[in-house]
Amino acid sequence: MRWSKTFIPTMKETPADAEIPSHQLMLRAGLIRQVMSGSYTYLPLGWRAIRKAEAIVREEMERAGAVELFMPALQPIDLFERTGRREAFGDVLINFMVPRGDRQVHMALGPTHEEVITDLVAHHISSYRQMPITMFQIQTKFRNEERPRFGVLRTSEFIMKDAYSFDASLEQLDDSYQKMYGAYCRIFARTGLEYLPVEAESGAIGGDASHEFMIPAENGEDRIVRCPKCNYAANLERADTGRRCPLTDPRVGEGADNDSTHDSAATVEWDELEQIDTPNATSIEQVCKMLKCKPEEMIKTLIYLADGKPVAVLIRGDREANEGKIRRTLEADALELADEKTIFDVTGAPVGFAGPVGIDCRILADHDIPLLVNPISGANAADAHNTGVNIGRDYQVEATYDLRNAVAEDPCPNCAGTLEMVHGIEAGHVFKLGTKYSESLNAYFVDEKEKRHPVIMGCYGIGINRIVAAACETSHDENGLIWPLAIAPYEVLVVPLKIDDEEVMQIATRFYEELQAAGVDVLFDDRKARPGVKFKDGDLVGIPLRVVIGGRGLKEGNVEIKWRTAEGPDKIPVEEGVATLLRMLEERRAADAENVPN
RNA sequence: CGGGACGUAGCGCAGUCUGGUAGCGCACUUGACUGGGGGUCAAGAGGUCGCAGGUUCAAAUCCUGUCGUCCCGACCA
Repeated sequence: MRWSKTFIPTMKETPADAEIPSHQLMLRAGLIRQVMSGSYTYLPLGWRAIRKAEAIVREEMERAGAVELFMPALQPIDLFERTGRREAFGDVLINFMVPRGDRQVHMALGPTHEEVITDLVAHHISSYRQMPITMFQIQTKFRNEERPRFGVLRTSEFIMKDAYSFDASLEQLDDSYQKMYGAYCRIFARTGLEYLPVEAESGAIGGDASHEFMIPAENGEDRIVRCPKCNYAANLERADTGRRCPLTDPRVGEGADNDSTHDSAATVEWDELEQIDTPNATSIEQVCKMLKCKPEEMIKTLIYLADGKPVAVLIRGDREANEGKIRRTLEADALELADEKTIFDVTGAPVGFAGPVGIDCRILADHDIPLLVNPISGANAADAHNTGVNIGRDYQVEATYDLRNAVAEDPCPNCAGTLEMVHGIEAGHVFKLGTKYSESLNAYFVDEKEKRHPVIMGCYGIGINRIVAAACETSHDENGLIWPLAIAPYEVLVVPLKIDDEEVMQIATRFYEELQAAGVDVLFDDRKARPGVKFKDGDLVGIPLRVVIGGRGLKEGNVEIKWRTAEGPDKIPVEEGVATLLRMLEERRAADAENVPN
């Protein structure tokens, strides 16, 4: 492609609305333009990158045995009502009425396609002999994001690959899942991105049924913990910690309290339990300010309703409660924060003054709690807190549990290592769905004994936009983007420095044409512009390999070849130029392929 | 949905407090010079100051409302 014939609106300055590197650079390099909050136009360069990523995904899906189909964005609301997801999605589901003759048709823009495909399967798969089968689609999906942000990373309209597996047994499902998991590893490896498969919260299905594929990035919305020693990695919602109950563990304090602010409980004097006035201080922050203490010296007492029954959950003041862990510990189906009335009934105080001492409900304490010495908690009385609240004396618990989000420095649940926390961009998710959709949409099959069962499903998504955005987010320098070869919009940039010099132009055109003929994606900067402008733009858009043809080099019979990431160019005789470029590309591709698992 | 910030030329911004002819840099057009890391000079074009209403002799500027965008939080198969 000739630069002068395509549309690459680069920008010297950073638009004020863009905050994170990927957003700024995608705008500056002319990849995207915003249309409104949460929706973007992909310009020619950005779209090429999307299509490259898409092609890799498609190839790997097919390699894993999945077959492609295409489903409509417009879907009848009825399908979502049957699966209960109209309510579950709430406002996220974009839906509207459309007049058709004298009636109104209620439809939704597909936020994903489980309903449509399950309905399809319900009609056409009726025997175990028709399975296993995995089908996939690469399409635009719509979700009314409450708050679109980070440029193209969180938008209301996005391109997604979704695959759905249909199996007749759990063993088949495991196999389908593993094939997809393997395909995902190959996909992310091929895109040239660093990636991390992590255990993810799988909701009501439980077990090891869900993995997210994360691209580690400082600005990622998700938090992940991982252990550098073993391969343990998990989404923060899911991550276990290797902490033990200090009440039952003979090694009290050991390994469980990495935060050397406190000594082991056994060696420290307990203060008297005392009640002090804290008017209007209902939050940890306010109490700390008033009493000049730190959040880690406090007990946060959260009152939950677990299947309708109140429970007090004790968490160290500076930590975050993990509702999934609490729910599983209680073996409850539903867990929600209690309402004001329940809190008053249980504590005898308004919201904000709950504490363990004298509370009238079950108490569930996190492992951190017994390690606190003389902590502060609510006093179960309006405008008052207790100091010197010590477990075993002032209140009792039979055991402690892992109830909070993991945090850097927590012990690894798998080995003797220590967890570290990284941020990541969720680019893919593999998920064992089970029979939720097949049951509600009546997708049943008969087995060899003529018994009817719901089809067992799995679903497997990849955000195509996010692959591209994550590449931009994680691969750039002060001059601009640095594309991995595999998803770069163009592989080679041919730069004639002076387009009205006949010799320069003739050689450059020859490079362009010969590279194209060899199947290389090449961008030809034929613009009448000063060399500085071409160099700056070239670096900004980040094409991996650049060849410069200019009067200075030609005088010595050379062209200059440089990887985007290289310090300076290599001078190569004109006649060997094209062959050298082809060889360099080949070597790079081979090296990249080394990293792709089988 | 709660909190905060901002809407002035394609982009980045000044002007708003203290009302009085709408500005600067980059980009754009034309010409000359220049020609290996975003050039120089000259001449130009481009703006309902987000929108609506109000106050005033007079509103980008003050008041009210509204729309939009961004950030933090809540939410997120």
